[in-house]
Amino acid sequence: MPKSPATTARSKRAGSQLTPDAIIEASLRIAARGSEDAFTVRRLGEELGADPTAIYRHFRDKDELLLSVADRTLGEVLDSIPEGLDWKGRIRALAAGSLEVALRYPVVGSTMASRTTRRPNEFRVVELIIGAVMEAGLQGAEAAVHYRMVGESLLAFVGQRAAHLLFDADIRAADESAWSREYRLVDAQAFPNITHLSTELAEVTDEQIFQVRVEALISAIEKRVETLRGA
Amino acid sequence: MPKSPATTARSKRAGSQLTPDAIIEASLRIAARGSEDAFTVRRLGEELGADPTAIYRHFRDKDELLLSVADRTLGEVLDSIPEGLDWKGRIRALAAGSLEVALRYPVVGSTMASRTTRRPNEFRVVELIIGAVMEAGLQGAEAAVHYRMVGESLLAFVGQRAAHLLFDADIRAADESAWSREYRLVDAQAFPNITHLSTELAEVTDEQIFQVRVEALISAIEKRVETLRGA
DNA sequence: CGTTGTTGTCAACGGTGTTGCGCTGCCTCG
DNA sequence: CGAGGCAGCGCAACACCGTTGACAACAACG
Repeated sequence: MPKSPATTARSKRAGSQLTPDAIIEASLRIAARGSEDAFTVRRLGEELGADPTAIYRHFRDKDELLLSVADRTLGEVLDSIPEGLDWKGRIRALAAGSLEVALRYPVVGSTMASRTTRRPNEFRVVELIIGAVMEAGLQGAEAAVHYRMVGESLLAFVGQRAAHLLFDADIRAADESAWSREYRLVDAQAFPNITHLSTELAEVTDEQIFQVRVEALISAIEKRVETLRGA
Repeated sequence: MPKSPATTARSKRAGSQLTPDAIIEASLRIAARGSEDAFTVRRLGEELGADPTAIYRHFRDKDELLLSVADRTLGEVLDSIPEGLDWKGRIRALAAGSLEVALRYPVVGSTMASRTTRRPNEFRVVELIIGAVMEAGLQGAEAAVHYRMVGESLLAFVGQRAAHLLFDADIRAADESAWSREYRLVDAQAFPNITHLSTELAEVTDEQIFQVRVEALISAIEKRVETLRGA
């Protein structure tokens, strides 16, 4: 832990090879390799051309490193959202951007699905979502709980997709083929609905599902606003 | 792997100490201890009073064991759903039951959040959800994609809650106190919405959020039905 | 110029899931 | 009734994981 510079601005040492930023970028490079290359401390040392344990001079543990990496990617998402969108557009852009980086760096999206980073960019996301639900017409406790619904749902969506991408290729293939193979062979007596929809079930794509899930969030907010207005 | 009995019905050996069922039940006992006791193969052997590696005579690997355990708990959920409910009631009961077992056996709920078990009870759940969305008024491809939305959303919800329960107590405490502490101290200029809602944000409970998320699924389906009817 | 503190290296620890080998005791069949 | 075969279990070990403590090099400071 570097002592925080009191008055002198000497914080940058010339001889320091490793910096937090360099480590984060190396982490992203490994994370981008998805399931082909596990994200381990030893791999990270290899990628940096340094001893694996050197990382512990800059991050307390692997968890703190992952939180920092996650905050970096969250920043990328936020910067990709254009100005001037209405509340629905902002939520859709946030969802699409989050999914994009989560699929690019699966290990990050997966481990952060049920965490709170409490880092700068997370506050920006919170501010954005709360602004959206308030613009939609919710206030006070209603706005608060609906923000949490949107935030955690988005996190859960992209985390789920990212986690799926981390499985070995063969497990993933088995999961995907289930819809087109096993669900066609179920007992028609015991499972009439599955039998009836087997063709349509096999044709649903992940992208369709994601879009419907995002639209469900939006329409749930709209419906809540209408209900409160009517009452 | 026991050879499948061709004609003779000798499948049950008297001397076999360990059975798949006994292993599954021991797993559930460990899983119920939550974050106090990690769910490892060695712990499982301890719980069974047997050598840890004996488990591999009954399950190919830990993943297959977890899938079997998950299917068992899924059966409990399904059996707890009463007869005669309308489609909304069935979805609410499924959601509540799933959450209940996921919180009781966090490690199961957490690891299964992005998996497909392809085991008997999973088909029953699929049948149930498809029946619900069709009773709501959706058909064909619309019913298929909305089933997937409901199924994966529920899995994601309970998986998220379960995963949160698996963290060490101190990490969990830090996450929970964030709302009541750190979010009150943000810069009011940069984050006006957070500042404005800080009190309400701290008062939101997990149960409220879960309920709103489930109702969001239902109202999204209703809205979709209305839209299609109107067109 | 010596002292101090930061940063990287190295070896090692305790934990994980998993596998190969050998023993034991039951089941089946001649 | 005896002999084989084999399923089930214990044991030791492997490869990998995150993490820690001791040590060396080196820059910055008084």
